[in-house]
Amino acid sequence: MTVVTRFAPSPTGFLHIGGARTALFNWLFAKHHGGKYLLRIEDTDRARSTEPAIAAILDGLSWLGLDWDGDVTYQFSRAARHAEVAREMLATGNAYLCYASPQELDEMRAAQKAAGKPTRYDGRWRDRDPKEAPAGVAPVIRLKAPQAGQTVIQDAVQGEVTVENAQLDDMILLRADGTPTYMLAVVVDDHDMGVTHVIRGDDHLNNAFRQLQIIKAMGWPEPVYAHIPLIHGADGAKLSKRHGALGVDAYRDMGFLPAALRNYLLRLGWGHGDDEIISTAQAIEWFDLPGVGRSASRFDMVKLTNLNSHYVRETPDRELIPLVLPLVEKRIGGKVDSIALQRIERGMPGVKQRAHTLVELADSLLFYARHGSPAIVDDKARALLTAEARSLLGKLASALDAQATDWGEKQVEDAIRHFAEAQGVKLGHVAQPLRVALTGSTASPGIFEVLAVLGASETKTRLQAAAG
RNA sequence: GUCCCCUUCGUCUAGAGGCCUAGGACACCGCCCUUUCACGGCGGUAACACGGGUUCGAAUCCCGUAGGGGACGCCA
Repeated sequence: MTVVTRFAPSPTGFLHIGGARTALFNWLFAKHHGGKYLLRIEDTDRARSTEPAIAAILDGLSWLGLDWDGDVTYQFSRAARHAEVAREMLATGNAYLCYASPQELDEMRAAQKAAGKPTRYDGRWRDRDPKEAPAGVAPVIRLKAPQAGQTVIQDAVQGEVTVENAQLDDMILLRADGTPTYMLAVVVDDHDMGVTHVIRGDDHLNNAFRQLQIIKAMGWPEPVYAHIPLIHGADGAKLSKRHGALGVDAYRDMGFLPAALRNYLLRLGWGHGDDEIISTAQAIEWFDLPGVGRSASRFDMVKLTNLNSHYVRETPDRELIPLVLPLVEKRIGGKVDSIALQRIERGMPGVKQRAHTLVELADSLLFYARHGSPAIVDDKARALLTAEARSLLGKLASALDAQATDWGEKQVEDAIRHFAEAQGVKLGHVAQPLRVALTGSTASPGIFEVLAVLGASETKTRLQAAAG
């Protein structure tokens, strides 16, 4: 049997982190088994589904590298098929017409709540003759769910979960306006799309029982269910806007790499021994459902950041440069010229091992991208440029004149070490003000490397400006 | 309220009855490396929610308690 999984977001907002992980797990599982991973947009709620949301979801998935097989299925376009199934269930006696108005049901629920009872449809039209239907009321179609016994799910993550059928009410399959509800649409689509494994958030576990009843009524094969635990915010509650829950696009904007996010999300709720850094190829090889944990996990930006710095360091410069260049250009308000580009290319190895994100990378590349004296970033740096230090830098500028034709990192280092010695000061005494003069910061790549990358002329310009 | 689920360092996790004096990673704290910041190396603080069983032996199995989460829409 070929494995078929799907990711089925509703386009009512951006692709959030939980959705991204669900998509990742489905994608990995399908790849692991050499199966297919499909994408279905659940846009049956016409009022809340939006085009921008669809675009954001597709965009987010593409950015994450979670490409789907075949065309995207839009659930709304399958409404006729959903209605057909509902009518078939009506014909087979597995469903019935209900004429209760929404207001009536609201009152029913209010009364149940007031009485401290669970809020469930009471089956008032279950056995009633449709001839009693009030005039002018469009009915909904409800599932005639079994009232006795229990429904059992063998969940690939949660294990065997049982619920008494008495706990489940007769849910609506087809709305009064003839459109399908989510419960019906998912089941029909999953069946028609040949989905073998339904991997989704834990919040759907309760729905699974109801969906299973539809499947049984239709005599369709049951998919394997795998309800993965939710991702919580730092306070332990379901990730929501309250936590500043963000779309994956926000993580992209913050300078996170897709590979880092994938690795982080993979390790949230899934483990493979002590492995932490896991390539996508390795993940495909290792990923399986038994490795998925059962408890919710909290989203930890700090760990994501740590992972991201690892991936920033590991990404080859030729891939990294096209990613940061736009950010750098945005900051300098113009194009990076060829001289600056050359410095960025040469300076990248030293800079990237210090950056946590692409944003930080762009910021710390600025002193290479710009010409002339760097902006001094903080007071600590500024404080290093004392009158004494400035005069030292002036002398250094002259001392380096002799070096101008032989400006390798090693030669520059020798020259500066000799200079410090000749001046009777420690290397750090020269190096720190020098760093500030050249980079504008107290933290930078190795100072000799900076001089070498900047070149003799640019170095001298900056030194003289600092010396005053 | 009703139903379902969960519970190992602050966080993510390893752990399938003896390999556990509970391992790894992030974070934090030291030390080393060092011109700075990182990286790297070495070391440290830190957890089996609680109570009962079962067993020669329980983080692991069972029951209960507490805490947390999720679901209860003509939303998905």
